[in-house]
Parts: sequence; C-alpha cells; structure tokens
Amino acid sequence: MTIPAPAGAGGRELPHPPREEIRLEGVLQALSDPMRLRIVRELAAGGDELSCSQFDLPVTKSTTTHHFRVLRESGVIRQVYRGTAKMNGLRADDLDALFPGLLDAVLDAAARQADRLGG
Amino acid sequence: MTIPAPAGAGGRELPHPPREEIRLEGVLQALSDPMRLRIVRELAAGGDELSCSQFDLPVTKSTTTHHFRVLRESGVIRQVYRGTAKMNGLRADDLDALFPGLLDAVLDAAARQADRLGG
DNA sequence: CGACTCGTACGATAAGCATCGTAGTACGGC
DNA sequence: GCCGTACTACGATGCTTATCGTACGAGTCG
Repeated sequence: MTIPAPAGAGGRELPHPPREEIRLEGVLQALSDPMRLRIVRELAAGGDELSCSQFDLPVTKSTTTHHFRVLRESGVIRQVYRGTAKMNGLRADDLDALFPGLLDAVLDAAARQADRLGG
Repeated sequence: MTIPAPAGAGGRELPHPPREEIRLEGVLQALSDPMRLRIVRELAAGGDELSCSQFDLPVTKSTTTHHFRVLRESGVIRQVYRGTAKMNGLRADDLDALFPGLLDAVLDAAARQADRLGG
C-alpha cells in the first residue's frame, strides 16, 4: 500500500518555486553553505546535465539529497527526473532576471577565493 | 576591579578580520539575514558615519548588537568607537578587492526585490 | 521475477543562531 | 562626584539546520 506519489502519471515531478517567489535572502543563505556553493560551482562549470551522483561530496547520500533540496527550494537550481537519475541545472535565467549579475558575481568571487586559498 | 579592556590606552578597539581572512561563505551568510541585509542597505545609502542607535530596527538593542557583531566579524562592516557612539561603515574597499562586483550586485538585488515586493 | 542502482523519507542528534532580559561598563555633561 | 546615554556581556530559550543511519520506492537490466 502506502500512499503513492501525488504527481502520479508517469514522471515524478518536483516542486520548484516560481520565479516571482525566489527571495534574495533565501538564495544567499543557500549559497552560504560550503557544500552547496561547491555544488553550484560545479554546475556552473559543467553545464546543466549533471546528475546528483556525479558529485563526489564528502558527505553521505542523505545529506547530499538535503543540500540539493535546499538549493531547489530556494530557487537556485532546477531538478528533473530522467529515469532513475535526477538531472540538475542552475536557474541562471530566473536568477539573472531577478538579480542581474548576482550569480556571476558570486561564482567569480568563489573562483577568486579558491584561487587565493587553494593555490 | 574586574579586568580592564585589553586594548587599554584611551580608545576601545574592536577586532576586525584582516582582508585576507574574509571568507565568501561568511559574507553571504551575514547578508542572508533580513535584519542584517537591511542594515547593510542603510549603510550603503547613508554613507559610513552611522551609529548603531540611528537604526530603527524592530528588535531589542541586544539583538542589534549581535547583528552588528556578526557583520563586523564576517568582514562586511568596520566599526569604530567615537565617544560613546559606535560608528559603522561598509568595508566596500576590502570587499571589492576580494570579490569585485559582489557587494554592488547584492545591493542592487536587494533594491530590486524591495521595489518588486514593497511597491 | 530478481538484483542492483539512484535517490527519498523519516527519525535522531548535535550544533548553530536569532531573540530576549538583565546586569554591567565606558564616556560625556551637570 | 553623579547621572544619563550608548553599547556590551552573559545566560536562557526556542527554532533552524547539517549531519548521519536505516529503511524504502522507482527505474533499469539480467
């Protein structure tokens, strides 16, 4: 038994906030976690066809799921099921429409910091 | 008795992180709180000669102190005693050197969001 | 069908944090 | 010297959150 997925029909759908509901504070908070910032950087570098399992994060799978959920619910990423895999992509279009230049500034800042500290 | 302030001689000094130690994650987290984002926006608008008491925040003074401390320790603002008042200013120079465009992008994003939601 | 992989849900846990109230310290003026 | 103002320090509290482990659901391939 157990209650089936609410979306039913064929593909599982994941709830995303519409563009108008994306809040700056939420985006900043999502990006302020090192693990999530790392995810976002890899997504920006690798195009938006990355499945969750392609990220080699130093945390368990439960925690990874949690971080992807936070990123999705804050409006930073878009997630779509594709078979058993879940493909992830940045919502760069929405973010740029709401907050022009913000995502790029953060990505650039992260790159600079990594450069400065990492080598 | 009681142990005197460690800085001693004349003016009280407040600990600020040096520029190299400012971390992007810390800055983003500091800015992700609505109260602190509001403080930063007012600071950006009003020049950097604002004392803590000039902010009319809907929280107690203890909480206000806490937020200013978080902003200072994350490297977002600079605080200097001036008599009994404590003057606050953005560390725009340091932030721009480390993360060019970031502060402006955040401020612009905050303004747009306020415009969109507030009126 | 059966096994395996990918990801989720749920509960637990521990840490962090935003908030408050009260008591206290530093400075300036009377 | 005394009082008021500006800010702080400390303890308490309740909420959020990052993390884990285990058990489970959905899809693919033999």
